[in-house]
Amino acid sequence: MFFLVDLAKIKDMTITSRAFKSRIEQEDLYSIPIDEFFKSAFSVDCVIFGYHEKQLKVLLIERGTEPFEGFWALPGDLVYPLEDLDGAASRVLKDLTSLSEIPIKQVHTFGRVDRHPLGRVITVAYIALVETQDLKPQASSWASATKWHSLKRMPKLAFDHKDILHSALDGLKDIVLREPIWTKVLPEKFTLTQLQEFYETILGRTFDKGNFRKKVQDVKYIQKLDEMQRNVNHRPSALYRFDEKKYNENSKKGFLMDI
Amino acid sequence: MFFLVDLAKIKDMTITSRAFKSRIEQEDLYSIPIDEFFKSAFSVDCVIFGYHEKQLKVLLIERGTEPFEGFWALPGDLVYPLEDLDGAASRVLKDLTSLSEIPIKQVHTFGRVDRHPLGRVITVAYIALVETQDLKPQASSWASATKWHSLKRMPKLAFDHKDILHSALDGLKDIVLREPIWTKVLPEKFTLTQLQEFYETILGRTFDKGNFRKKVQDVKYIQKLDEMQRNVNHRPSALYRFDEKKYNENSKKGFLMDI
DNA sequence: TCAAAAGTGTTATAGGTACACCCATGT
DNA sequence: ACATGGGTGTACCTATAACACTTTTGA
Repeated sequence: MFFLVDLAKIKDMTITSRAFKSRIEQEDLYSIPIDEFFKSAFSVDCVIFGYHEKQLKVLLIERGTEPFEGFWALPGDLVYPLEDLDGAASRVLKDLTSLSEIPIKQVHTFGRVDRHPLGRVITVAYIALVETQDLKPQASSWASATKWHSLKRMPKLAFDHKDILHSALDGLKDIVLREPIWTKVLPEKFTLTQLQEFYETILGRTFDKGNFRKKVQDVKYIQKLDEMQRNVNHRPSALYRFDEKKYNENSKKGFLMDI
Repeated sequence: MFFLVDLAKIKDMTITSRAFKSRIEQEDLYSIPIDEFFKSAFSVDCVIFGYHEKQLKVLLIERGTEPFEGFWALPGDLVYPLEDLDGAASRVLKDLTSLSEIPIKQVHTFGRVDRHPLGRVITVAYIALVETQDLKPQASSWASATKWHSLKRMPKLAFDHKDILHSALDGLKDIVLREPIWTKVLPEKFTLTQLQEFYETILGRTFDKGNFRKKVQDVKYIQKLDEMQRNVNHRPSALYRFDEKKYNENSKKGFLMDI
């Protein structure tokens, strides 16, 4: 089966490329295998981190189609013609998790020539962070299964998704120090221990309790409430909340957490 | 003029995309405008920063072809079929500056649907830093002119290159704090004042001389030589050099400059 | 002798680190 | 009463910032 392409449009498309332009002008364009021009595409891949009670996980799908059928992989999709990159990543996320309004962040673009066995596909990696429990496992047409995976003991991943995951983890550590993204995974009212555990889990180190609390006292947008934990078999903790208004005021001045 | 495309290959190419797959299976593929599939490409754009004596500049080209003919723009090109992204950026750099072995760094990928007037083109932005003087202005087939531009008073740029430039500048500031990239722009033997001026220029702030020098003393890979400046009409400065061996030892332990 | 930049020293303050210890609750 | 985690205080040390001062060269 074949399809017709308007050559004038190819010219338009490639006129900014020196090499392509000269080939169109100087060589016999018709003899160039069409693959060389067109067997390429771009996609987004989402590294969806899930946090719940000191556990950091990644959402993987089991691929239901070739290539890499049966392998675990990061959820992703080709970018639609009329869709921004961020939009494509949001869509993948929404389709898979039925959660919208999740902030995403671009981290890196992967473009090794041989990274996709069926053609030239470059992929833009995004990260997101959600509460592991918020996710209602979603039936999806691309995936035969969907599962949270612990970061230790990862299965063999499809494509170059292992590299992407590594890069995403670095990106997450970066972001954690610059933005209060724990607002997405901690309950509305949380304890300082919960906050500390969040940082410890993501950054892979521990903090001194007293020093951590001293630091938090200086952070204007972490507001202490007149409320306590209940029904815990230890001294109840004071509850805190994120004060978005104060955060927006301070963040304009380049404020960051800085533990 | 028209061109033939093997539909089987389109199927291969798009089989990982849920939406595309369902369109192929359920809709009449032949009625889908070919543009929607194929009028897309990816490119790299290089933000080449030049440093020389407290001056930070960017290398821009004047576009010799439509679109944006006559506008200043970042040098860039479509990625060739058998070329990695990093390779494409290196090639653009080498073609333009005839300098090879320049380290580059990917910063961000831009993919707004309407960012290119002739089609869907996403572009991966790279940054590089060179000594302004090292560059021999290079005749190029894509550019009618090439010029170093100061960062203040930028001309109107083609495409979304203004956004790319902003993002690249942020990326440069990041890198400066993590890696000793001044090795690329300072002379083999340099003075501490030159080093301080470098940081001041890139970061847009000043440092106290005494404190800066105290910091540098702790940095193992900045080695003081038994050599002095000559023929300067002030007290001659001691010369220093970058000790690559010591740097490699220390950087493994996550060492960074940290002013 | 002067200008210009190199280079050193001092001091006050802030912040990090490592502890020790007391407190409130359910069982 | 005791286990469990909440919460506070202190003492030491190091980093930072601001500033003043001395030194060495060419003109």
